[in-house]
Amino acid sequence: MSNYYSIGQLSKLSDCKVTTIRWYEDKGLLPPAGRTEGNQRRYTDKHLTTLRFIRHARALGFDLPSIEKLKQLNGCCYGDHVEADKIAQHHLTDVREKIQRLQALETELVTMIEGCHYEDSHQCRILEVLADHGQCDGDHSG
Amino acid sequence: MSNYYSIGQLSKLSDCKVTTIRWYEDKGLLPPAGRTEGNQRRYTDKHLTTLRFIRHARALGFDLPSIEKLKQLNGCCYGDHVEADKIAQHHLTDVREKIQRLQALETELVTMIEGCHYEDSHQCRILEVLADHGQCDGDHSG
DNA sequence: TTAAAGTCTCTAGTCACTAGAGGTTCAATA
DNA sequence: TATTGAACCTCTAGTGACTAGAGACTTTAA
Repeated sequence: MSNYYSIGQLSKLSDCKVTTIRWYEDKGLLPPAGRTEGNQRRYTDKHLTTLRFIRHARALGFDLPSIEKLKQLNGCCYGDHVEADKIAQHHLTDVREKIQRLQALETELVTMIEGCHYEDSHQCRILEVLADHGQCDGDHSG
Repeated sequence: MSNYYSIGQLSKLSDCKVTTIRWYEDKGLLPPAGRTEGNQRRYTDKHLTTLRFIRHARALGFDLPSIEKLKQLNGCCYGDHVEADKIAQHHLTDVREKIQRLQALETELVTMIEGCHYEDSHQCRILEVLADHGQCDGDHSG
């Protein structure tokens, strides 16, 4: 296995689009790659590790500023995990809230769709419900 | 209660920002308001109903093209609910997928945070886990 | 050597808004 | 009626996290 990857190879290895890799570099999340004489980027395994770190954190829903912080903590010494823990805790709270709102939403959608199937009037309940927030049970406020 | 609302009044009644109302009008989701001689917008109860419909659908996670469709279906006759049902069904599937991914994510975050608390090495598990996707159990791709 | 695939930079577009500048109008008070 | 200040107007640009395309250059394999 070579130590140097082209941007296309890195893209395949990290499952991250070429344009996105360049964009991460531009934004400072990914350190600049070395260049060939012809000005093409060449990446190392370290880049790959960092990129996977970023993609994984993104998949977990962390936003880029949070990832930037986590990245800075990574590689420093004892005590950092307190900070990383804070970020993750905060994120966990967010995730749980999102789940709750989505579940309320799911209930409401099911009610709407069932209403649509079994109502004998020709007026569709989906449209009715959407027109009148007061008919909702679930809390799905912004 | 007056039949005409200023944009600020409509904003309060619909819990939708003034700028957002103007933006909806610009995008054609909300029909243009009447104007005073001084060119200020004046809204009717019909606008309020439509705006609430839009906001409710947005809160349910429908995107604007879907809302546009639902809105067009609203007010038409028998048969429309089949179309509205399709849109809602599609959306329900999306919502359920989102919930599943978030729940996997929640599990992983909890594991990470617990690992961080109880690990005796000074290396933080949050950062470890984020650096190595292979350590995940949950499916949170895409 | 040549042709195709890959890469380069730069610009602009996506979605659903949000914010600000700089000017005008409305409504309530003096 | 005059004034004041809140609310309103249009227009432009910014947000986040990318994505897409133009037009030119480099690399690689046959």
